[in-house]
Amino acid sequence: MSSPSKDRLRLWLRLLRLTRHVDGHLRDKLRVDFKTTLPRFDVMAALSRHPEGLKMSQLSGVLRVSNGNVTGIADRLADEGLVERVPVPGDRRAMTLRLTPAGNVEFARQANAHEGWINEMLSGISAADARAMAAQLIVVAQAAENKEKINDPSHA
Amino acid sequence: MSSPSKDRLRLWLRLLRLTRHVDGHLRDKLRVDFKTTLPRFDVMAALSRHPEGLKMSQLSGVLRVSNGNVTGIADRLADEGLVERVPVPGDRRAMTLRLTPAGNVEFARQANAHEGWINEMLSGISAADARAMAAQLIVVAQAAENKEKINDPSHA
DNA sequence: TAACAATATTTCAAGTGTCAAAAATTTCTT
DNA sequence: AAGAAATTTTTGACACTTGAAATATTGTTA
Repeated sequence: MSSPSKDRLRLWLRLLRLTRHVDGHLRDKLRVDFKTTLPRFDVMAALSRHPEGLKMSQLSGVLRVSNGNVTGIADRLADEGLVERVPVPGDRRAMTLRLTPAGNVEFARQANAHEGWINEMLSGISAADARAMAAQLIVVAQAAENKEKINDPSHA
Repeated sequence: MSSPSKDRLRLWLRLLRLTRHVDGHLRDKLRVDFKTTLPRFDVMAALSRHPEGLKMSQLSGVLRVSNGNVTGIADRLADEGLVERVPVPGDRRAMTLRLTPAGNVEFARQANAHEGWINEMLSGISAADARAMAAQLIVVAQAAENKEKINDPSHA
């Protein structure tokens, strides 16, 4: 009793189970070791990759979360002095969000620990397998994302 | 510049990207097509696999979410007549949650659509590859989960 | 230039999620 | 049997998340 559809469903459930497990562990570690959360870490990681800062809309685009979501997280990070809002010269609507020096220091600590946690949890995969699997996932993800554009009437 | 640790980190980021993509698409479809949410679907799916019902604590254990979380979701599903709380004979503290007949009918519709969505999004993977990848993920997940028990003092 | 559309962000309401503490009940111990 | 400890669930406070509505600004166009 098996079909391509069932096989893919089972793969999805496996995938979900693993990512939820790792995700949950990361949340725990971030909370206990750094008194922060995964969404906050994600925001800081995105800003860390863009030292010049990102506009709020760019940030929500990169993280693939809603606009309003980022507002609240940025508020709380700003309260703690880890990020700052900088006005955009030519456009008084927009704000650029970027890490403060303190934010940079703090994120470096967190990112280092983060890589260690992942390495430990995924130690069941060899480096070669990890590379192979990642390569395969790129193909899968592209297929999944293209699937949508085909059904997206905004391109008609 | 590559290391086993970086390879695994990259794999994790790929994994996360794909699951978030699929996850988001499922949420959209559930919302638009069925006016429901993924957590509600998850609860109903768990109950569907246990027709005799599950105690609240068992349910949160299966779903790996907190106790208090399930309370709220169960409340809303019960309001709509999709699940019902049944007292446990020997224990007046506990409640068994189970699908109502209406809930069963509704979940069957949703589960059918759900399998179709997954099949479509993961169509970039052949059935054979899906089976192979799922098998590999089982190993990875077990390694990840065992890793914790080793560090868990509750087994000392 | 006045009206209208588009863009950038915030605010709002509702649902989801966590943890910690409270409430109710059961079980263990003495 | 009384009291303490353990179990089961709910409640409360806070954070995250979304989609939609509200604000403010910029761009377009008649």
